[in-house]
Amino acid sequence: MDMKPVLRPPTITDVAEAAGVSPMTVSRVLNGRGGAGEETRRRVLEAARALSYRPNTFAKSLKNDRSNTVGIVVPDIVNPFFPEIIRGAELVARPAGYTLLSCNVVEDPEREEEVLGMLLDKRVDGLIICSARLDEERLLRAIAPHRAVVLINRAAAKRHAGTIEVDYRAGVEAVVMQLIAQGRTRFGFAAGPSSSHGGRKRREGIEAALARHGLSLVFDLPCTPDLQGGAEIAARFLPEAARIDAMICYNDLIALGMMRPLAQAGVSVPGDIAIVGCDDIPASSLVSPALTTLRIAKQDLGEMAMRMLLDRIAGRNAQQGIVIEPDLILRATTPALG
Amino acid sequence: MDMKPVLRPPTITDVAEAAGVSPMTVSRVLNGRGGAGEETRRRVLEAARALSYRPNTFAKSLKNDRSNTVGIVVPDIVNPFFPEIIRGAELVARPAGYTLLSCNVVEDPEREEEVLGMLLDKRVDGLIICSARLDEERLLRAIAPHRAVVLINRAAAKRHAGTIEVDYRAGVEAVVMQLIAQGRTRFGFAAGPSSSHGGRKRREGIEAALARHGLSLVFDLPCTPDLQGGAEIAARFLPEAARIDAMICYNDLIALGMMRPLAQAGVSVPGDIAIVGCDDIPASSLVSPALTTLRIAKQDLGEMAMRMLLDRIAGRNAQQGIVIEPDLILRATTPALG
DNA sequence: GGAAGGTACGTTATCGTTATCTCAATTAGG
DNA sequence: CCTAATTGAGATAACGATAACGTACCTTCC
Repeated sequence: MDMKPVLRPPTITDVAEAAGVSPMTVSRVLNGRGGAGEETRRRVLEAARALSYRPNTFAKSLKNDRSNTVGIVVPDIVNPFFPEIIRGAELVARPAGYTLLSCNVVEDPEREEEVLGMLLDKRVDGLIICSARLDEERLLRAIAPHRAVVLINRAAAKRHAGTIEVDYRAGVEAVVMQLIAQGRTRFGFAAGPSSSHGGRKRREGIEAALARHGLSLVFDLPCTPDLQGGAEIAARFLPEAARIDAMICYNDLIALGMMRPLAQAGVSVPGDIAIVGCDDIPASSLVSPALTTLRIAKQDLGEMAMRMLLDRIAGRNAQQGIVIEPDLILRATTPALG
Repeated sequence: MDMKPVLRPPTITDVAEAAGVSPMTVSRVLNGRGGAGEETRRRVLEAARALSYRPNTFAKSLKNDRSNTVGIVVPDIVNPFFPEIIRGAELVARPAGYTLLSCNVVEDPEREEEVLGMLLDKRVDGLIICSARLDEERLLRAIAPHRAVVLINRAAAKRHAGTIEVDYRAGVEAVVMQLIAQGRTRFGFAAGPSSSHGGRKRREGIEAALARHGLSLVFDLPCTPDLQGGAEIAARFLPEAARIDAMICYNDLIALGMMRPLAQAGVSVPGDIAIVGCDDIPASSLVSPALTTLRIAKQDLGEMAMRMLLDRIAGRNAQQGIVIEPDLILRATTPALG
């Protein structure tokens, strides 16, 4: 039988006793504060090692009111767009000594509010919110008590948070111009969740670009930002599919989700309808026809956001707002007509 | 100017003063312990609300040695297999009052060890480890100090943890039998990371099934479990591609990653080589030809694991080990030979 | 009427760590 | 050799919440 009854983990006092010094001395040694003799230092280190001592983070955090934890809130962790952002953020956070607490709110504003409260309880030192779904007022109230906040794709409230925004407006304008140059004139928009700020930006860009050519949107349909949502949109506009020759989608998942239903209904992509997505998730280059999309440097985005957050935690509010440009990746769903 | 200098958050003492009672009474009221007069109760609740009081979790956790946090460790959050498991786990954890701390270790054993230590520091009440990459001894040492552990796809150490295992062995045996029935005889195996326990199970199943027909593996190549890994494998065996007529892959990402290189080299799938993946990630049904795969109920898996963990935290070690069966999903990459 | 029990609260001590102060021992300078 | 500076290390007191214990005061019933 193994003699390890999983007792109480050792405390700083246990280490102190083992080393024959006071707890305070152990604290000094372990935190490299100096003021400890060489011999004492060695004894303390040895005792700590022997007992596998690990400082109690609760006690530490209680004392100095810092958790060394930061949060990141995403609408849906299953959407491939977000894990890459999380990874980027984590890549920066960990070397800086921070633990990343990632929370997904399954596209639900109530849940988002709840999660922000939970992060407050956990006393995170700061947090990143991706694509907040809360309305302006509730968002402001929810972030107010937090010590440092960075918003991704939610430029509002610059006074209370750092912001990083993808310039969707410019991105979709490029998309529309490209499609028009290819002879497309009748546009649909699969708009994603109506609570999305990024969705509104995309609509603005599309409408502005279309207006310059005297055109306007034929369809403007909201949907959930996933494969399912794309399939539902397809089902809804299929009866009138002939009215459009181009479909711009809120994200790649929606675009991919509509491709099979269209094919099954005999609508050819890109023959009858060109399709453009957004995000450039890995699947988009694997399907046939491969999906034209706006690429966003997701991991970079996460890294930038985390760097900005750490700056803010440290009290350096240098960069208040950053805008990043998406890249138009032309693939098979948008060939020149011919 | 808004008058909110983000002071120190209110403590239980502040609430007590505001309500004209002692901190202990506030504690009793807020925790529904009873032993408080109706009028007093109302005053306390009102004061707490007015101050937006939120109990300090550090103090609470320090006192009762519980964090109400559980961890989940995955090899790579960008691999679509894992976010669904995380979502399942979270779905069960949150209603039970637990916060889920998800950590990804980017396929690195060192990092895995480090993360398990970090979770120990955070005093998680328990944790789920998905597809541990650590060897037996280090894994045991790393989980020993934890209060409750559930291992996914790592049956070892049943004495020290609950386990949930996908029966890959049976799954791939079904795959091999199906392929042999379709006339395939020369098999390759894209084996994934050599540190993966699930990978070894898959190999065992394949070899057992092949042996029953007097066959054996032509290729057995390790690779990273992502699209990149699949592309690399393809590059490696392409010169000798004619030696096989079926390729079984550790996961769908690897399978998808090799499809384009094969097509570009003029190797037809499934004409020349049938391909089978594992996991059934969403992309697998979207590509052409659609990928035959072993479907795993990922979200269910996460939910089961979390239920098992919560049981163990509560001291109920009912289910010690669960085995779940994958489903063979036949698609276009494995048609009957004609 | 007084012992027994109940209710509503307050006091004290504690969880593990560390900032601050204190004191003792050592060393340096004159 | 004695004072002043320097260094090593302990004692104390928080941080915020709460378990355990105390203490009033009020019922209730023989």
